[in-house]
Amino acid sequence: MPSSDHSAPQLAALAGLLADATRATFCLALLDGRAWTGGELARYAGVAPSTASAHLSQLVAGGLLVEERQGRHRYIRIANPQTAQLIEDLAAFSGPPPAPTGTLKARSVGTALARARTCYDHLAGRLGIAITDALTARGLLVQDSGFALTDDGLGWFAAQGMDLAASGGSRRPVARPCLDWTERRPHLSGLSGAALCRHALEEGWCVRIGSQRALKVTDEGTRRLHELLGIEPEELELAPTGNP
Amino acid sequence: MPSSDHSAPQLAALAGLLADATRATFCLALLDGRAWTGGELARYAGVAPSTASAHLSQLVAGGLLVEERQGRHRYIRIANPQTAQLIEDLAAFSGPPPAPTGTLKARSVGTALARARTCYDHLAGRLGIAITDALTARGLLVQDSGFALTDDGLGWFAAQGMDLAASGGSRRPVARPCLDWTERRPHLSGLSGAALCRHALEEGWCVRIGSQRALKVTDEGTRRLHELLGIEPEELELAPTGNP
DNA sequence: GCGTCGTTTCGGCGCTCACCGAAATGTGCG
DNA sequence: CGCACATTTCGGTGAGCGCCGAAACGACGC
Repeated sequence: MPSSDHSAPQLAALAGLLADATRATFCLALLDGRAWTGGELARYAGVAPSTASAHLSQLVAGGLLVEERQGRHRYIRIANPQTAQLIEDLAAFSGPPPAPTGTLKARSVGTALARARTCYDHLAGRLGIAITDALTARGLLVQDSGFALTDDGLGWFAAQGMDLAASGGSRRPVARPCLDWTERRPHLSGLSGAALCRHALEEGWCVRIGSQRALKVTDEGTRRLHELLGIEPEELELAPTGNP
Repeated sequence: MPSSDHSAPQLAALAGLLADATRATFCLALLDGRAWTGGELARYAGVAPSTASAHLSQLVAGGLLVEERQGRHRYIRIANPQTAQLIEDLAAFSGPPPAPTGTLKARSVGTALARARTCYDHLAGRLGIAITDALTARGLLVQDSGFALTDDGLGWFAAQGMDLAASGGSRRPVARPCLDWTERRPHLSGLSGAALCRHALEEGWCVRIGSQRALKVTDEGTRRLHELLGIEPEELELAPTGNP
């Protein structure tokens, strides 16, 4: 074995993680930024739970994904935005060549997703972060090792007409942090997050656009968010990134 | 098998091409932009020629590499700059994390390579293109389906003291186009290209820097290139790209 | 405590695939 | 033509790996 390149085995190992249709399916599904459970991914890919478990262990060990155990669930996410970018690059490279209108459309869909979207059953994107910040600033939500609603917070939800107890028993925590994909900061998940998302859609604060998970904040929504939580319209814009 | 993602198999197939240490070694070696022969790659990776042949067929079929048959040789190159970029991205991702000085150094090495370098045994990069253009403009070289020196061209080489016949018999064409990696345009290869490169180094027009294939055009070289071929110093700069 | 459910471990099956050596093909040169 | 050399084809071998089902594990909720 002559000089060669000592980094080839590492490259091969990384590529090997994505070189299986099932693992690739997992990674593509996880590109939505959500945290999936092992079982969900298994069903989605159409393989046995045991098979999925082994694959996920590989992907986690390889650093592409990270896991978060919670009770009997194993929540799986893509490790970080760089990894997501890499997977997207590879997927784009292997997919249809240029896709004339597709690229343009995908870009605008991307920014729409970054503004506001659903994540599972709660709100994410700039909107999700803004709400989480506002709740925290008003003393309705405390961010410790986890998230927790204060008494004032419980009162606020009740005042809006959201009954957190009616949302399916006690099988789920009331407030939970969920790492936001585009913002890289945790937003409100859990029962209260789901209730708030449902409420927002029912009250017309935002509407779904397209068949995607993307949302659009309505004028009414902008006004109500300002009234109820002091959220300024500017907070719903995508300022930080320098993209046109 | 539920909805899933129909593009997963394609992604897996692409990743699978790089998921083997030998194929990864090939691709990393080819990142230098040169065209290697199958045998060279086989020796470099330390595998049997037959094994290498099969791997190369896969990579070509997969679109990562392209081949150019020439006599009994099979010249292999990376298909296009986008592919090279992808491989580099993956390699960087799998390699050591940030590499404090490494990244910086690699960047400057990269620009040096883009300015002037050897490609096999001839000149490439901005320098190679400038020379090829100048020879063509002066009627010394014609670019048809291939490259060919004119009578004037043969005379010019002789006048510079380069004996093209003395460079190893007739086993190689006098002038041949070679696709330049950084410029994406063909530059002069073949016997005359090799002779010119040797001449340039002997006369001190350029010197090797580092252990790489990178070259630096000396002040003397800049002057002589202007005298002999009318090449302006600006032509040796990297203008087109907008990188800082 | 006991059933339910998500997950993991274990054993085993079958297929793919990287590898080699030997022989075949094809090209260039004397 | 015949030798030399680069490459390819063709078996054949061995290892690795994806898959499943059954059983074990552990958390949850009644």
